[in-house]
Amino acid sequence: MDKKRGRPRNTEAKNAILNASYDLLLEMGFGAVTVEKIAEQAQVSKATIYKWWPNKAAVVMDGYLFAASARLPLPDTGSVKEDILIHAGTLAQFLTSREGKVITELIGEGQFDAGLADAYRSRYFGPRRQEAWKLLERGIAKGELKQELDIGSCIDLIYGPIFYRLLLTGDELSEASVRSLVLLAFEGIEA
Amino acid sequence: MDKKRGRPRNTEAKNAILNASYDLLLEMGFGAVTVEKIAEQAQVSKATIYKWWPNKAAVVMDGYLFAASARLPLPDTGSVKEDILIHAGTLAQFLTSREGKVITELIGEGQFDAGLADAYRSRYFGPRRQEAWKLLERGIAKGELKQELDIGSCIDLIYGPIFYRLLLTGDELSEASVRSLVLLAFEGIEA
Amino acid sequence: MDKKRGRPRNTEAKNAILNASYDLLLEMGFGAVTVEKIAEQAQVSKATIYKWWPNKAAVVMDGYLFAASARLPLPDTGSVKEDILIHAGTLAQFLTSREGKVITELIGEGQFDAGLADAYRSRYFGPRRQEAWKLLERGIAKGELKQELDIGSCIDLIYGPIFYRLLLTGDELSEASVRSLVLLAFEGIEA
Amino acid sequence: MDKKRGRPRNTEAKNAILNASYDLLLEMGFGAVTVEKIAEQAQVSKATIYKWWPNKAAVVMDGYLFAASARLPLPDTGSVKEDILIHAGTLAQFLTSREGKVITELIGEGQFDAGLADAYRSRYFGPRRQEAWKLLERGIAKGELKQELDIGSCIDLIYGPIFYRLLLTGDELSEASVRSLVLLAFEGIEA
DNA sequence: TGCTAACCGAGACGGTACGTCCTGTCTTACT
DNA sequence: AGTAAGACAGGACGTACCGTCTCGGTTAGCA
Repeated sequence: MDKKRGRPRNTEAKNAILNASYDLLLEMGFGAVTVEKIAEQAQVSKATIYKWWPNKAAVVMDGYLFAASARLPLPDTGSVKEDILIHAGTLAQFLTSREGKVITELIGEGQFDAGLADAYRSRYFGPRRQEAWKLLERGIAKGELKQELDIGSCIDLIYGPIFYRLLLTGDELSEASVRSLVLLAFEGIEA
Repeated sequence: MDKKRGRPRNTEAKNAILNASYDLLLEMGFGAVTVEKIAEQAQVSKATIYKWWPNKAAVVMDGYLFAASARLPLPDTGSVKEDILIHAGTLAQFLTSREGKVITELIGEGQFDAGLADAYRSRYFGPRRQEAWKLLERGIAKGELKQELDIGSCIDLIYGPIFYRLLLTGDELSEASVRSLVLLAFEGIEA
Repeated sequence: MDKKRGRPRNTEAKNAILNASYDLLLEMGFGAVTVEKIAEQAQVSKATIYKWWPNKAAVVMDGYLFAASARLPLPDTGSVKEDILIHAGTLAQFLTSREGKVITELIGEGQFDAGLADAYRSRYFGPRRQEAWKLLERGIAKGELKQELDIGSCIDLIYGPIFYRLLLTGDELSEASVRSLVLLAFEGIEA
Repeated sequence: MDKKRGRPRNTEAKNAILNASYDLLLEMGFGAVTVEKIAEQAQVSKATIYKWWPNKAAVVMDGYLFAASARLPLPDTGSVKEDILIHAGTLAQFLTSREGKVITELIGEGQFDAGLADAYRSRYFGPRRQEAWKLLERGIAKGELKQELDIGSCIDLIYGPIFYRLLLTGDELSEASVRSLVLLAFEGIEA
């Protein structure tokens, strides 16, 4: 039996750190967030932060994940195609919002920090992928989608273009353009 | 008539900077590249670097763009579908190579620096998009692709998933998986 | 008619440099004067400045010496003691003025630059010492001062305390205090 | 009660900085001393230096003041005149020594930096002036000096000429010449 | 009750890169 | 030949942030 000796971890402090981190992230963007500022705003010692997280990126990501529970609702209209259209639309809307904007920064930082990338994959995008997975399974089961479909590739085909625009081309992600992108994925481009 | 007055810019120095920058980028990755190191390796003053580029990211990007003229060959097999399959395959291969790896870092940095993003859009991805554009136009003209296609969306549908995997999911980009992704884009997912 | 192959503007440029140098010196103080700024204000190339002067300190000093011809009048009241009292008073007044303030900076810089020190010694303080020398000689001749006096030491005794206050203690240099300093030098402190 | 919170200042580091600073000052003179070099030699971070001192001049001055406690002995021969002659002599000897030489640089720099000037006034020259003050008081009390003397002016009269030569004229400060300067101050120059 | 471990705040510290500034030299083309 | 424009190397400056490290003081459970 390993008893916990000594003063237990202060959950208040942890929450304060996470909240402060998230607030600063929204306010100023990832680049301008500083461990020092987080500590100050959370009324916490810098050492406490480094005790529980390995580096700045980890805290900030954790703060984001902690706060941004903003899970997009999975619609169920009867038509899986319609469901996906709606879902992709709300996703795009979210991604271009203030809160969603920081995601691109986090992904950007993830290109330099494998641990960070792991974090958002397993804790953020993973779960959402699961949801989409089920949706598509439903579509196959109902016969709306092709039987032999590799669902993973499917998800990439639908969401890939959206993030491609977000991260690379910077093109607009309006309701209409996202809609046409998804429709294209449904129909294919071959004559 | 605007005369060139004063000592002309030293092109050797410029090239040396760009080359040093690129060498270091490949060697150590974006994060470890230092303006100081670039200056040293290029036998150049730091001030000269800052005279022509606003910050580290700009030089490094420029160095990359300068060196990585590594244009992927546009195949012409007769079948546009086959051409695209080949092109996407070689792209994926390039992106996962040592040289291509740094692209993800550059894109990552681009999430924080709009000027940087502009640079690789207009100088790197823009031109390649042009090539793909022509390829698809040919496909439409030949009747291989649907007549009413929005070519821009088409490109996003084909290349989006590849970069999505590269930047976000980290999934493999093997020959086979890229192939299946592209084929999916051709056929669509709808039953 | 001057038919030299290209060197007519010489003096104009030189004057412009000296004037610009002096203006900037008064405006911003020695530390903030820049060769670049001098060149700009004088509408002159930096290279031209370096052609005629070995370094910044030299130009600035030259500029000062060129402009500050503000020679203090040597009074002649009949009484040498009175003459010296007046002269020391006007000197102190000058040294604490805006224009005189830069002298302290020049002397300060002179502690680091022997050439500079030489310059103000030979071109600025030397001539004035000559004047004072003559004054004191007159005093000896007239019997107002001791016969066996070493005039050089005498000058040091009179002007030394003034510069001591100016450069070191920072004490006031009011009319009255300078007067009492000079009187002390005359009378001696011994009972 | 103001408790000392946080990690206490590392006195070793402070001393190391001050010592390194002083060593470098003697070795290379004020102009060639670099904050970077001080940091390196003291095995200390540059940031630590800038945390406690506003700029290079301040550290160097502090280093000098810290090390150069070289207090000149105040003689007591019975004759105040003799005491002063001795004291002025040893002062001049010190000022023209290697260690004393840097004082002139510090004073020079003080012409540009008021804070620096304050420092050496209050911490270096102030205390010595106190000593001289007492000596002269003793002289008045003993009847060796005039009763109505303004002691401050007296000190200026004795030490002013020495520093005048040091900082301005560059004349010799030999034993004999200093002696004659002081004697002159005692006797006065008036016939 | 007192001991003892883990916790925490404040904040000093080493390290490292940044971007700015200025000096003095050098290279053009113009006059 | 002299000059304006201006590029360049070199090198110090002071700032910022990171992650580590003391301190003194606090909060629990264990003896």
